[in-house]
Amino acid sequence: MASPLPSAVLTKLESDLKRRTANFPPLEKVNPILNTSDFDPSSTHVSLLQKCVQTNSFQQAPVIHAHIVKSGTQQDLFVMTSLVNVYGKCGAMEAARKVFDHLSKRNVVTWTSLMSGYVHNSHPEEAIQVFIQMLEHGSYPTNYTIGVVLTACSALCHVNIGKQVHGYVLKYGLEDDTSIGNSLCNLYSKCGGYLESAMKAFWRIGERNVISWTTIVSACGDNGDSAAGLGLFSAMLEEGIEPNEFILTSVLSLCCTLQAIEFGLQVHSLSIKIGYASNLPVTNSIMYLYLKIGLFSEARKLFDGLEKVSIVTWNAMIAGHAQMMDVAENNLVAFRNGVEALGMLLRLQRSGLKPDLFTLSSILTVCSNLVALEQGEQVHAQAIKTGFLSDVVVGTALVNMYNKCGSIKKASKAFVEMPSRTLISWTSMITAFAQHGLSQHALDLFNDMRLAGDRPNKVTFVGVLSACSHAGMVDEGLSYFEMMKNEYKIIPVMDHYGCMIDMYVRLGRLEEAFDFVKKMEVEPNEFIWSLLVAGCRSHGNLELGFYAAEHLLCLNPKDPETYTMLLNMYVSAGRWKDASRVRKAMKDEKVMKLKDWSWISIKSKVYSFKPDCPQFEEVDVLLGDLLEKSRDLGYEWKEIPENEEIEGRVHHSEKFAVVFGLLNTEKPAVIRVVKSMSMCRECHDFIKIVSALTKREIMVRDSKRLHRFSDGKCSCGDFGSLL
DNA sequence: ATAGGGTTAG
Repeated sequence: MASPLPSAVLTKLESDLKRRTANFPPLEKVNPILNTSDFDPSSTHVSLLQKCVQTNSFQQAPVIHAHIVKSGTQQDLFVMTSLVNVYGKCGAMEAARKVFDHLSKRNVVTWTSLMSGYVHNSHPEEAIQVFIQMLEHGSYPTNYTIGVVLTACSALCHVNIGKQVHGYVLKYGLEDDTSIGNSLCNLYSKCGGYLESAMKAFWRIGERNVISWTTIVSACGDNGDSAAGLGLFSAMLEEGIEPNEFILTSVLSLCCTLQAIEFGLQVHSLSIKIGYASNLPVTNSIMYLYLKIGLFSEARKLFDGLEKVSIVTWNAMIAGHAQMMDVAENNLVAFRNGVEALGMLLRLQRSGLKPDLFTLSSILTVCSNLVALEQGEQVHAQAIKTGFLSDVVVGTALVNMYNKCGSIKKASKAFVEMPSRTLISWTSMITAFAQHGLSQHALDLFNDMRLAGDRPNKVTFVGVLSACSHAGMVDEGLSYFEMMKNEYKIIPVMDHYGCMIDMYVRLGRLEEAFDFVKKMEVEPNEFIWSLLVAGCRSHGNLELGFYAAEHLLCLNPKDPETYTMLLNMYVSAGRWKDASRVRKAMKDEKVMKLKDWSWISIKSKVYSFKPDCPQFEEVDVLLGDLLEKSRDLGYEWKEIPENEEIEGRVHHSEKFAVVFGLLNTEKPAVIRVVKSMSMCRECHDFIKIVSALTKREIMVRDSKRLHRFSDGKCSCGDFGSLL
């Protein structure tokens, strides 16, 4: 996680802090725990001000301030400190600073209140400046002060500044203080990559409270060791510490990442036992967990049983449906979940709640998966209006949405306009360029990312390697593959191997592709074999092709697409014996029939084709016309009689959807179709020709990959896994 | 009068 401030500012802050904490007075002069028993609780002003914070009625603060001035108590230290605090809490930092600057007397609590105001208002660097000024002034911090400074350091994500304060803590032996320990633990967790330091700080705490445990448990989750977090939660229970809603939600979120069903169910029953059955945040988390592990009706039950819902409840439901789209077994199920999620957005808006940045980013994901450009553009407008566009996650979701909806220009514009970038936003844009065949753009951006000091992860390298494979850059591909392993210590996963094999296959270097498969350190999966099959078919190496296809079948003996593809391969090679063997196997294995289903989204409305269609007469006329013209250009459509029971040779639904798109949209809009199964070669050839005939860009996302057709060519380079 | 924790996202 990068700091929001320029590094020069941070370096200066670090050295100032170092200078001020270096020559500190001997321990006896420092009083870390301030005796506050001389506080005068009888002051009406202080208790009124306290009420302001408690009830969020911040408009009252200036009124009370005026009263303080009138009643002449404006030099009462307790009253004025309280005022600094209240102004800070309500976001009126100028007012807080003004009050502070006009005081003739200040104590450490006054200083701490001002600092805490700056932290609350996202100006951690100011908080640290005030801390330095306080030290220069000759005041000494208390454990509360150190806590605030450490929170400021966490917000800066600058571990070295935090370490200066940590040094101070060690010097005065304050590391066993609970609140300081909690803040230290939080610092190392938020700076990323310092889980061990966070653990050390945690175990040094004298008396760990439930906040200490929550901090370390979520630190585990934030730093990629969720399993350790579950272990620590159990340890806390053994120590007899009663969980509260905070740690329950933290642990449930770990269960989500780990897909720890058993543990999650236990946490659920524990929550009920200790009285959190109707606690909203806990219920939201449990509901989200149920959605993530696919226990749909359980989640629904919880949702329906809620008397009051919050925006988080809706967000969890929407996000749950959005991620169901990713794991759905086919595009049809995904589509239904997406429509459901869009319906939920409507219901949440009708209930009077306002979508927040979580809602917007989830909905953008839904739009990406539905390839619903117009809906996505509406969300874009909403993000501009509400100011949520400045959020990195919303920005990244927007880049992904435009990319998946076929607009690389708008995706790249959204990326350029982002105020800050993360590993994920870089990766999204690199992947987008790669998917659109703009390999050099992708590689240049990867270079920019490294220059910006952001560390690529394995997903980034999938983008980089696929850019190389699309452009046939074997040498570059190999060197990035080595860079990933040696320089970044990333162990290649199936997707990386897939890119490398795709690279050889596209160039027709089948032997090398097979060699690479043999050298892989993991067992090749269906994805790898289907790449080999596609390559062999394209380059006419039938023997290797059948070998790979039979392998594919072994791995997934129930997959109707594999059977259909293999059958088509044997039929077109005239190997009737093999064809009937496959047909028999399909019957014996009771292989399901392929469901051919396409849809297209035009102006926020979704039309479906299976393969009958709306506006049939007009579509039929145009389709007939296009078929005739494409026959002249060499397109061959072989119809096989129905009784052959082959699903591969009919007019598939995407033909109708594409023609419907041609009739109902204008150039230069991209025609975007989603399809429930893989495209077959015939339809693939046909749409290539249509893109040339009509000079339109056509996108089809099938069950395996994205095809972008323009000028008679497809982005998959005909190496998509086709039936 | 000042502190420390959580849910939903890419």
